[in-house]
Amino acid sequence: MMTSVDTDLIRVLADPLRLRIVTLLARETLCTTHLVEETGARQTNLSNHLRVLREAGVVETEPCGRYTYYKLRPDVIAQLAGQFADLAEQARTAADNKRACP
Amino acid sequence: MMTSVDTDLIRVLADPLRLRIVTLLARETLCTTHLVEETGARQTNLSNHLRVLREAGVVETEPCGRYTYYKLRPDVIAQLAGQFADLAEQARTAADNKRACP
DNA sequence: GGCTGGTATCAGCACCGGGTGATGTGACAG
DNA sequence: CTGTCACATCACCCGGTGCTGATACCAGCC
Repeated sequence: MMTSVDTDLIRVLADPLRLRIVTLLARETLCTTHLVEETGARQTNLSNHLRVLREAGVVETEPCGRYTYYKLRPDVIAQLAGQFADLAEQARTAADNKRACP
Repeated sequence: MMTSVDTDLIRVLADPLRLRIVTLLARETLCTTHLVEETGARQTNLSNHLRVLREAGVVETEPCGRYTYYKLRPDVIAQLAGQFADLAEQARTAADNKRACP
């Protein structure tokens, strides 16, 4: 079992605004305008964060006329959840392992 | 269902060295000296990161003479895993929700 | 007691990354 | 074709944060 958590993916999600975006996109597919309304952030700011999320593979884009819809990819989040679950399970199993003092 | 992921906890885990520490502590309980050997980082640096992990409740300390053992708290990681799993599940359920263009 | 080794804290620095404004592009409406 | 709107990109500033060296603290050993 690998149990190595993807650092880059966590760093992408570690930003409050990006996590907010992800949480919103978990409920429904939205375009940038909606996200501006929901978050109150500037369009430029959101566009930058959305690019980070896109390049990390967390979201998918779907152009619709002059709008761009953003949709969360559940499998990416599920994979991350699995990595953390594995880590927790491993920690539970090895709870009593203690390396001796040098 | 809440499904709100704890941003502060993720930010704590978003650092490569801290995640490395957590991964190592998932296998066995270690003291700072061991972590210095394993990671190659300076003692000061590690001590700073360990403080962050401690204050975030991710690890517990157990003094043993002049050594300090660090132990991962599996429940914290498991809780995070659950939050992400919920988020993924929610995204799967609401996969076809799409708000109309304004 | 003094000394040594393990650990924590402090102050400083350098760098990364998030926020913003200006600007570019592309698509619809008129 | 021209204006407008949605969105992306670029250049820049600035604050947070990780890394480091110096130092303090504390426990065991001589």
